[in-house]
Amino acid sequence: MIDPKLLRQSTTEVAANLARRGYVFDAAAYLALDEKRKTLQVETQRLQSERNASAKSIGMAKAKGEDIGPLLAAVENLGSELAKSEAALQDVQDQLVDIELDLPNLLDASVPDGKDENDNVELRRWGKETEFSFKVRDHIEIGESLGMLDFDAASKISGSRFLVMTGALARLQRALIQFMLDTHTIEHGYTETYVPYLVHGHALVGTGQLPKFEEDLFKTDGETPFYLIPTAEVPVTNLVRDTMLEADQLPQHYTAHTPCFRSEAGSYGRDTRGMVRQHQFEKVELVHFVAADESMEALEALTGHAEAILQKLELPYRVVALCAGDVGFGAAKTYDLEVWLPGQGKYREISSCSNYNDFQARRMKARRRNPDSGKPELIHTLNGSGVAAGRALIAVIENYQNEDGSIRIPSVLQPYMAGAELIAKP
RNA sequence: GGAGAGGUGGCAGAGCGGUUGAAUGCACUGGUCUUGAAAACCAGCAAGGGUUUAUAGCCCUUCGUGGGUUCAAAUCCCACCCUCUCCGCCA
Repeated sequence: MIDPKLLRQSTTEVAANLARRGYVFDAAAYLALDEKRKTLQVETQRLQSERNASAKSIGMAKAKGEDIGPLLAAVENLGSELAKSEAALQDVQDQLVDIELDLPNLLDASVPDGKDENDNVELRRWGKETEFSFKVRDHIEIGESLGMLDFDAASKISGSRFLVMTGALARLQRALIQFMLDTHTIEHGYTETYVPYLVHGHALVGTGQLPKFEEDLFKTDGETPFYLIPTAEVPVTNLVRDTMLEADQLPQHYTAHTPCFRSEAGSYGRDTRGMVRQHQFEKVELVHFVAADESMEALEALTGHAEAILQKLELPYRVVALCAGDVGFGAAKTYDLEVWLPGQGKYREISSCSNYNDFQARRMKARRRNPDSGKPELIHTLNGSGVAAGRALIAVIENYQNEDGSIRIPSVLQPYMAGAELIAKP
């Protein structure tokens, strides 16, 4: 959520910033509605003040044993008048909140201009695109011919966009997850967390998936519905919901492995083949809670931690700064890590690292006490994939393939594979 | 699933229809004392919003959430959410 004060006082600047995303903010309508709110609020508060004063004097009169009849008569109509005014105010305030929850975050000034992913700016590359002396296969071909990847079985059970893995391939994904968690906790100082995979709606409002993107989520149909988490970002970031942190409690760094569930509504026809886009996938997430003036540095650090995983796996990748039109709803700035997939002959997103500044903190009421002023202020939140395990698995399969269809196991993963160096057909 | 208890300020914890935005303690801030620190003592200290040049005043809201009763609700009633204890069931 954007600071409502900023929205009112610098409406033109806000609208201009949002326009960079291609978002049209009807500033005039918002300001008109806010004017209405002001009028109603002043009137409502006047009536409330009147009610409070009369209730107080009735109380005092009664205490003195005076006749309160005339006083009661004087406030006869106040109640209904106040109720009417309060209802009207509530209605306008609800409308304002609806607008505010719908607004994406303001972009950081350093975000490059652009309309869509074609305008993203490549910042750097690491590693050389893997070369092969034979005709490369994609992960589907390799996995299926090994007999360890079975989309037909998955579709019998759950339909499309699911997969079944068996044997060494299933283990390799587990190895990847273990390796990532160990690296982040031991080398990068993160705290490992285990969190719920089912969450209440308010948690998703806090991180920004709701109310706008409900169609992307899976939801249970009980009386109080649960949502399946689309990313560990949701439960982990909500750890600071409604909290007041002391200055010495920041920064905080958390990592968590969770499955992620996404309806992928609106992506029909995209990545229908293979395991690139699934309803269920595994991911290791990184989350930072920092003081407001430290979030840009934290974004660089967090991105570096995700990069370290790809470097240790010796997977070629590039870092891309998302352009204005491609930065996600709640983010102020985002770097994507794109890994080289020989099977597709292109770089594909494997991690997305974002600074949300106070956007989520405002929705969640996550604050710290400023050590200088002693006053509460919103903290900044960041998150990034460190990295997506399913896609990392694809990258390993395709980059480490041999001509005979076997897969070499990256050296950092071998300890997690009981020392094995190769995955071959059993 | 059954029975019970409870959700109050940064934390702990009183209040249980009227002048209570809320006792007290801790934490925090300032001061006295001290060579300095600690202790002791004194003082201050909720958040959000409106009005405003104002971080000055004044006003409003907030005691889990939403509704209701009342001139007046932290206090009474209803529903929901959450937490804890015991019993049952269960990986």
